[in-house]
Amino acid sequence: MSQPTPVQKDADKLMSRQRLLHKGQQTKAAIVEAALGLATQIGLEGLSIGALAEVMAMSKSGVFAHFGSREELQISVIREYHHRFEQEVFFPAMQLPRGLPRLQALFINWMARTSTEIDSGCLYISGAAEFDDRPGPVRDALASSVKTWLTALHRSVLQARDEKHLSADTDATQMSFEIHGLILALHYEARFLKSSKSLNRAKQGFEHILQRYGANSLKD
Amino acid sequence: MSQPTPVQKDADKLMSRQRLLHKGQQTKAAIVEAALGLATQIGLEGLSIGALAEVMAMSKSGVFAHFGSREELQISVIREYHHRFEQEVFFPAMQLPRGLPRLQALFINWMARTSTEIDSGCLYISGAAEFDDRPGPVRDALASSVKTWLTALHRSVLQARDEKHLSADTDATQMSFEIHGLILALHYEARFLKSSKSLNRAKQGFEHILQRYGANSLKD
DNA sequence: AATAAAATAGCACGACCGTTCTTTTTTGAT
DNA sequence: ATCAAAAAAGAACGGTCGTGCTATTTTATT
Repeated sequence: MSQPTPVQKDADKLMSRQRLLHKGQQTKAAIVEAALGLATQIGLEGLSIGALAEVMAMSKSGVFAHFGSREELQISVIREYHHRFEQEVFFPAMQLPRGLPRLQALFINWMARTSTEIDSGCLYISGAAEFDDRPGPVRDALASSVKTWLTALHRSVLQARDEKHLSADTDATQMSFEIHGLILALHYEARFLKSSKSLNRAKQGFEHILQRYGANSLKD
Repeated sequence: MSQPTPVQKDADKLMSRQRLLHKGQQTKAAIVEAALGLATQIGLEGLSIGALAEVMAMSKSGVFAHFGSREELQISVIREYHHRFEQEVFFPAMQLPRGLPRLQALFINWMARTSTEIDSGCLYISGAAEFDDRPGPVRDALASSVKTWLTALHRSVLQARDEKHLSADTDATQMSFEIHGLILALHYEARFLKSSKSLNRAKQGFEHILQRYGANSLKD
């Protein structure tokens, strides 16, 4: 019992390898971070291994070896963005009580990522335009991430209705659609048209939606 | 007076040249049409002269000579899209009486171009994502076209208010922003997420906006 | 039919692309 | 310190890109 069997020793060695030979994973993480920065500026399609290697001060093949293909690199970038989106938009909002407070926090956090306040644009929005007519694993990964997020938003609307913060006949899918539209308009007018007032437009639009769906005052 | 001066004759010859040596302009128009088809599928950035030449069954240099640069080709595509947008969205709506009928027609025609009912996507939307961080003449041409259209939409809202079809305190810019959001959500959810119900979502969202801004019934 | 101009083709260029191989360097455990 | 494995570099590949140059063909006029 105290003596590890040879098999166990081998297994331990293997686990140790996975955890301790981590130099590669560190640089891979650094590469993905740099790649995410490039992708949010010039798009997932514009992301090239050569440019990425230059940013990282590495050789092209050195970068390439971590992923095995460009598609896998793009998917890694999407996964990383998904993770950050969770950290910066989703989880903080989950700290707030269910219902209207949480829904409002989701919207506000999402706006922050979308407006020009943040340097990098929203990959979920720019990526959709690039891949809406381009099937494949990259598109699938992107769509899967987006759906996860939109589902979370939808669920939050349902909860707000259950908490009686919204009127009982609220069509949650319709309301989510309209909220989504506000974010997209904000992204479009702020990032492309460089309109400075769009953040307030989005906020006011959200107020309008809340009124329409019979939101109680938050101070009740 | 009856005798044309040599200078006039030269001028006539020149004008004649411009009008009658039109074979080039015909094929140029055909190239732009094909390019527009490619651009709405794979994006303005993805548009390549080689692929375009293959579609046209021409040589690369033959295609290239009509434009002198890739940028000029992209700008020609944008101009062509602008023209078609006018023909299919703007002008038909202008046939209707000012106010709500015209505004509603603008929205409906715009939806048609945006939904999956039409094969090619909206260049104003896909292009914005591609060029929101890429300054230059292409971006300028795109932004200029978009602003022209959004201004027309805004004007139409103003007219509806003047016609007392909307309440007097209507914030036209805010209302345009919210309408724009509906179109963008439709484009996103229909073209990227392949959601079949989005057209109805957009229509219902428009109804909500009309109600909010105190629209009179159309049958008054 | 002759002619000048316009339109198109052909070819080559340098640059960058993703990817594959082989070789060198670095790493981490013994 | 040794040594095997992992990580990175290097070089080359076929391909496509936009673009410039020089023929060749087509066009529209005389």
